[in-house]
Amino acid sequence: MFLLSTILYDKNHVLQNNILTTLRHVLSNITMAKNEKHSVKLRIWFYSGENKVLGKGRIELLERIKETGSISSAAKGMKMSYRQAWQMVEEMNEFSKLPLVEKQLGGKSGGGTKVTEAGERAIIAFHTLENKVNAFTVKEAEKLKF
Amino acid sequence: MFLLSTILYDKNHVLQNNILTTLRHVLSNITMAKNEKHSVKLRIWFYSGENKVLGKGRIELLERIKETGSISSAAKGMKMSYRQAWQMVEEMNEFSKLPLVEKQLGGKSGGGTKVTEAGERAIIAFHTLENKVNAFTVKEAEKLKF
DNA sequence: AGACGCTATTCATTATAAAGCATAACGATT
DNA sequence: AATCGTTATGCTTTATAATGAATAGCGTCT
Repeated sequence: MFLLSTILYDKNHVLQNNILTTLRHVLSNITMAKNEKHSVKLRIWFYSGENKVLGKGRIELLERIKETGSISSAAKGMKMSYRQAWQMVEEMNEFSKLPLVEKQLGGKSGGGTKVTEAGERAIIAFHTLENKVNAFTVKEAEKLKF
Repeated sequence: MFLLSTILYDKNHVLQNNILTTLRHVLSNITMAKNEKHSVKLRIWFYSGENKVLGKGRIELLERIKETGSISSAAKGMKMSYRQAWQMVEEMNEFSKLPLVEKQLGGKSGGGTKVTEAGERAIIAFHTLENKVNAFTVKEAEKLKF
């Protein structure tokens, strides 16, 4: 059946897709993906009204800003464009009650960005909540066999 | 102000973005977004190994399939393309231990799709877990003032 | 005053995701 | 065997997100 379809489509290079799709199906049966362990994943975000303030990615960005002292090098470390990193920082700062970073434009070595006290507390709070919720979720998920 | 921007923007489209951005900044100050209530949002997913099985969207799709009896009309109801809905169903079924839906190709009124027992249990399990985790998160988040 | 390198901003390009379209295959029912 | 509306599939187009490049502006420090 799979061979048949391969032959039939031999004209155009739709072929490759078919083979890949077919292969994936075959492999998924061989490796028995159905028997892999089921798990629950979750993500949390801090919001202000309808505006996202912090999520996993932004927290990592904050942490790297704290380490490196600049948005620019934090972005580089995350292999993210400076533009996006800057926008993230802009947004989290705009919607957080207290500023999470303080940016310096110009000055020694061109300026830089540092994480405020509020920013550090936010990092800790995020990790704390994430860990608690994760643990709770795992515990509850085990009760739910279906 | 809205009128002004409308007039200005008429030449090129870029203008609109600038004005909107500006407007958003102005409005965000006026409405004092910083003082909006902070909250935590979360999302959960069921996984099999590294493969997503179910999330909020797929659960809704399942529910609509249950109601309507077909992927096609479920998709329509969610304003989602049939193609995507079909792919979602394909994937959730492939990676779930037990099939969540049974599809019939051809037959009475062209065929259809119905949710299996396992599918129904998954729907309930998902909502149950989501509710519990949500409640827990809200409770824990209130302890964390930062 | 000049250098440094970071923030700030725009614009064009590329990558990724979703939608839309067209059509074949299907099989119970009539 | 003709009908029906659905599943199944590939291809094209559109929409959205992210990247990349290019450059202005800044302010401390030497």
